[in-house]
Amino acid sequence: MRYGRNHKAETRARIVDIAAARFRRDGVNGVGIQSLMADAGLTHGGFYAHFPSKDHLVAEAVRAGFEQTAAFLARMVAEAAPAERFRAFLDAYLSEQHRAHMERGCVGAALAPELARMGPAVKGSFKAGLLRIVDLIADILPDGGTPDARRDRALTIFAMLMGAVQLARTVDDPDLAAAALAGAREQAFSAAAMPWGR
Amino acid sequence: MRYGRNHKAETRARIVDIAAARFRRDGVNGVGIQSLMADAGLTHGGFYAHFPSKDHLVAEAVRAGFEQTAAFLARMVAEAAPAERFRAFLDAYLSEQHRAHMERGCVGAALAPELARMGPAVKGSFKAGLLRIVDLIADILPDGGTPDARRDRALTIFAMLMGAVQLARTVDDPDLAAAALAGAREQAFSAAAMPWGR
DNA sequence: TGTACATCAGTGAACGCGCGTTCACTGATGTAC
DNA sequence: TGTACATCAGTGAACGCGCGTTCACTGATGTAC
Repeated sequence: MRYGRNHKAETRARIVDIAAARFRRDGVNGVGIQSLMADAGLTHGGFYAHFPSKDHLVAEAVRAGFEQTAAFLARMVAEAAPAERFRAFLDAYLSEQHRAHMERGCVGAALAPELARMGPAVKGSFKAGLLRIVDLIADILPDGGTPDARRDRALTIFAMLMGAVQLARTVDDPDLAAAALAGAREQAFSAAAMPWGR
Repeated sequence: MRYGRNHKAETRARIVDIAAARFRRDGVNGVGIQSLMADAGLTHGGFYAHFPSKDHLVAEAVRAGFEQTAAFLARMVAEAAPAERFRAFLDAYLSEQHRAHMERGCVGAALAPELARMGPAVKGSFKAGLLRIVDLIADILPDGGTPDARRDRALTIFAMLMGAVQLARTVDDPDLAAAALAGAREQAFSAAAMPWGR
């Protein structure tokens, strides 16, 4: 073979990584195969040796994007003292850094409505990534509650944070953006501290 | 003149209405001028007699979409007894109807991240529409708190509801979608009932 | 050890198509004389 | 009252461009003999 044993797998992984960033930054519809492959230092024709279609790449990129975010958040949480973990999570997710850098941020906050219009493979990828983040949140919620109740609360907290980051990004008003992030922070603490059960 | 006095204004309003629905359904990038004008029963060339660019239409459509949603929600709220107004609002926003019909639903839930990538005119339109919905929520929150505190809480509740609807639309799993809507409903009640102030 | 061949990641031209935008034109009407 | 003209919403061809996808080809390598 012309290239090393892992060459093709490495190229593929590089395309997925670049796509995960570009899709979040410009939207799935805003990124063409040609421009994507050029970013990877390749020509567009080679794309179909790696993926059967753009949709397949989107599913992979969604998976990869959630993986990056989950790994980053898990690290932030692990570095904090147990009692500070939820706070560390909120600080990371609701940070000005996150608001300002769609391309490295949460896939949900950058792409959710656009992915809602796509096929089942992409949606399946989204669901898996979402549940990963939700599990991460459920693990750092105060003790108590059934696993289902913990997951449901984590899911709602995630919806709130994701929505707040989107609003902060869309308003073009630094004060209102800051209010959206700060408000979500406060309500997330309240929601986490609510007693369990009826 | 060939047409009635209000003919042009009516045609313009029709284009905006159709755009407001199509953009929410297919995404701003997913709708071309040609297809939009065809939906209005016109040819694409006439578009630029009404709008200087597609971006200008997007700003108008965002305004119109929020107007529709605000009017609908205001009606739902007005039809309920005062003590039931917040519940009526949540029932409408978190309904299966809303999840299933992006094209007639909240602009934020359908387009927020895509609008975050657009210019200041669109973002200004978004901010105005957002504040309209937020004011509507602030008005039906339990008494108490400063106007700013009420607005901030309404903003966060809106972020939570918007995020929940987006997640419910994106997961392709009816149970998880229902859990997202139900969880947001529960947490929204808790958030609304929280005591005011420090 | 040297030569012929198979492999295959990547190339780049080409497919049909739709994009946003421009512009010379149409044709039904109201107005001027 | 009848005719010529101005108005202008809408038409449709055309602009250059990028889209997703296909495919015959390149050329450096490993393998077979």
